[in-house]
Amino acid sequence: MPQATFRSTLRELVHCYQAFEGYASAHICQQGLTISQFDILVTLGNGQSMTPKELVEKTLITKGTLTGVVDRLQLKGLVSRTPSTLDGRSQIITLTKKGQTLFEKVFPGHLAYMGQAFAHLQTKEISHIEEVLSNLRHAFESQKTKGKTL
Amino acid sequence: MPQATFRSTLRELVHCYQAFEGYASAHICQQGLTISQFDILVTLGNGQSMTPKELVEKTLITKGTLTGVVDRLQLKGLVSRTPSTLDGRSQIITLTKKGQTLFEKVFPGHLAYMGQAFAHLQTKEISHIEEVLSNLRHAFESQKTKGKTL
DNA sequence: CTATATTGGTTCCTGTTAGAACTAATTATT
DNA sequence: AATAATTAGTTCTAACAGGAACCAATATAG
Repeated sequence: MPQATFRSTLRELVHCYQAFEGYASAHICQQGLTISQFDILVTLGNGQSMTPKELVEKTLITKGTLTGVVDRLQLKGLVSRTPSTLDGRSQIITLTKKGQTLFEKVFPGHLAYMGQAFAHLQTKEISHIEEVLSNLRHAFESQKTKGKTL
Repeated sequence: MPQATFRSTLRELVHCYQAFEGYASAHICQQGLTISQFDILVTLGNGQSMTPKELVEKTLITKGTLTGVVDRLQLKGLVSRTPSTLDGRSQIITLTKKGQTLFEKVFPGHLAYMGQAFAHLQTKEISHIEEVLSNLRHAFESQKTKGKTL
């Protein structure tokens, strides 16, 4: 294993992610939302109703956590829960008018804000970054399935 | 702003990071440690004593959180706290013999485990990934300092 | 040298995370 | 149809995360 390099690469991945999180959350928290809450708001944006199950699939939030996040959004009056008529276990989560308004107010600005960080990059470069990240991700994922060895 | 691409790139960054976390923690948690605890263990590895302040600087753990993490490591008998003779406010955290032994047992294996994920990559490719990540990080960091505008 | 400001750690609060156990509803099996 | 196996959401626990308030000790300023 001649690549002593990968340790600093991992460090860089962590730092890069943290920089992203810091950058994004600085903007999001100004609106009185947490990242998770914002994640839900955006996922439900434009009148998309969905069940908690679907929200779990589309966001990075796990089952058990979602309940609490939705609770707090409901407390703020941004989403509503409606029991599903098709499935008695299930429910449908929708942005309230207030939630929809907030989404419309906040989302375009957030996109523009995030875009600023990429302003000096060419489309081609951005795609290249994505490709590199994708490869690295697959390196972890493919290894994980194999590796019970160590 | 013609780069509609950056949104999927950001998603990929998040996914890549999550894949890394999942991969790493699968291994770490087997040893009965959390990521944060492991982070401290490794930072203190090889008999490096340091104050909480230094630990905060060298790890990704914040002040308020560190107290609890060290508490739990202390409960497990892996680290010890000694009041500093130089500064009455300060203390020195060191691996106990047990902690040192655990470090020696776990760390090389962890390195090898992480290295597996990079096994099929050339040193050159790994460096390239690092460079790309570094650039992306700087994109966020340099923007953050400027941007009070939006 | 005393009043003030800063610093190192802890504590507290709110929110998130992962995972396990649990409940109620729904499918699948026989 | 009656029993068994899944599934959807909630609840619980242990651990973190970030940030504010806090206390004691040290350093700074007048």
